[in-house]
Amino acid sequence: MEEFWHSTSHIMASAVCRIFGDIKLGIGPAIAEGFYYDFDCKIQDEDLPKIEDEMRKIIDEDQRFEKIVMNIDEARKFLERQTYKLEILDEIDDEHVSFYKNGSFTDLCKGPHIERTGQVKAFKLLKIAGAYWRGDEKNPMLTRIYGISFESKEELDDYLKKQEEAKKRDHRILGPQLGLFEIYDEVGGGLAFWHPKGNILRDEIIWFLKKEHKNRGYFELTTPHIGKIELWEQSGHCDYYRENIYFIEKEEENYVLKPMNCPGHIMIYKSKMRSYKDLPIRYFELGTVYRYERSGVLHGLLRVRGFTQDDAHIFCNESQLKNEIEEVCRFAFDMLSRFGFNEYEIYLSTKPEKYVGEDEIWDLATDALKGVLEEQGLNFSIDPGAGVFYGPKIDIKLLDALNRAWQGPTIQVDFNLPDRFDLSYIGDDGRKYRPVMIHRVVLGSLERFIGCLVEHYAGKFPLWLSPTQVIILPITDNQLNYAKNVERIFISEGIRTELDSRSEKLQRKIKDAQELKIPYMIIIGKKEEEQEKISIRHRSKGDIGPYGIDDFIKNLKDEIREKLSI
RNA sequence: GCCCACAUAGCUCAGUAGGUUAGAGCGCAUCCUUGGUAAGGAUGAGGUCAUCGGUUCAAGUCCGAUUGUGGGCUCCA
Repeated sequence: MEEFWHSTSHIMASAVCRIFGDIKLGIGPAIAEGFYYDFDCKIQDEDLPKIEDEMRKIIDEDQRFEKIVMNIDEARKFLERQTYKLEILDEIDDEHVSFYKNGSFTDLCKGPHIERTGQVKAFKLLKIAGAYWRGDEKNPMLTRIYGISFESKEELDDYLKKQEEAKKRDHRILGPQLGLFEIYDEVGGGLAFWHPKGNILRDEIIWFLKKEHKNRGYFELTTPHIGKIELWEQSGHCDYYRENIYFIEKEEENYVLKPMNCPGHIMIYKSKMRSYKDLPIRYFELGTVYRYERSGVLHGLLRVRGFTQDDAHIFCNESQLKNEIEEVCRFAFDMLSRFGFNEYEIYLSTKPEKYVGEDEIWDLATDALKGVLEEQGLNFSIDPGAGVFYGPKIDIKLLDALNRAWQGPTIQVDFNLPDRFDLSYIGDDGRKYRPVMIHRVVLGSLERFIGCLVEHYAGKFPLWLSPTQVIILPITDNQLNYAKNVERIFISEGIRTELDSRSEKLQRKIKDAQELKIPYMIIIGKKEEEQEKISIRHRSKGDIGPYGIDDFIKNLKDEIREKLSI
């Protein structure tokens, strides 16, 4: 598809040039889904239909894509007024470069292309956006037009329909609809309020996390949300992370709202002498942190300003490092699969421009992480320069409904904070040694994770996570007493149960329960009451017939215990 | 923060080309209905049209600023 999409971007660029004249061009590549082209020209939404019309003409003209080869000097002359193209040309280390020509439009391009413009049978320009030249905010902003194209109209319709479907899974719509959470402008962007049902979901996840951490030898901590600025100066955050920190001043004392949990855990580590026999020490905290994020980047629960991390810090010695990383990796992948996530992207992030510590130490840590990924046979990409200022890391990114990647689990090696805080343990020879730290989260932030989870399940959570697990739907008011009895039994068995006692028809109650994506509906009519049974309807399987109350409760408990996704 | 777009009832949206008391559906309240697997009916409450300023005899509608939201870009320990 790449060739096809890239060719469509040339068609779009030629249409834009026909309409707006001799404008400067940026780049116009194919992307994962579709293509874009950047123009140094003010183009607005209302221009898109005009451009589409012009593209249609070019397609109807069925122009041939011709390859033209020029030597560098000819190319430079040809691109005289295309300053952005000249920049690209300067980086090409070859005597000849290729151009592609369709109609009167000729563009520096290594190709390849499809044969003729007429092959593009269906296309749509999707959105218009600003994009800095070369992705650098110091450069001018160009106008980027995104589009998609196919060889048939059916494929295009299919694509557009899928996008529409995906939007219905958007956690920002489903979240408030299902009573999970809300973000109030009046309070501030990026600050989530958990409503009762969302809090149940959150609580289930927290309970599960705590149990899993205890099983793996972690000690749980709780640390304050604010602390003196000096702590953050010592950690280096004030230097390397300043623009994201919220500062608080009171009676001439300077405090910060904690943007990270690590210094807190370090305080506890430092509180007494540690022996090599104590290591590794694993401290875990559901730590709520606040970070200022630029207004344009906030996105529902997926990018917020206040969030709770399932954060842990492991203090160990260098010989334990590899094993600890392995354990953490296993832990993270295990947790993801327990929540039904099987598709994610893995990155190894290396040394950034701003960093602390020695180069050899960075190499050592990077190699340790890489070694674990390779030994576990995981597919990963290197993300150069994306490490934290204190160390390299493994990032695992989860995908949302529109396939955008969001960082979830991350494992970071840190040889630097132990230095800054002068951490030590006593070795078997009685001498002092410096421990190594691993920072890691296995779900990431609860907010982001739940945002992804909502989209992943499209709101249809497995039973164990469903805020309401069963809803009782009496067919007439005459069954209300029996329904209330059934409700009492379910609640006393620890099943999250609701009763729809409205004087509505059954169909209506089913529709509403279905929209709330409640896993099981218990239907009670005259028949059920007489036989002391209940009839069950599952949100996806439909009517699954009558059950004895005890039998059904046993089934529910099994399904909850197994954490099944049905 | 930058580019583009958007902002009307709790929610989803109509509002013609500026012209009296701004509409609908859902939801909510009250009443009627007691119906067997995805919407039963009636009545009613609810809006200083995001905010501020301007143009005009007249602004939800036109212009500007601000705030917020959306999609991108940049950023993201």
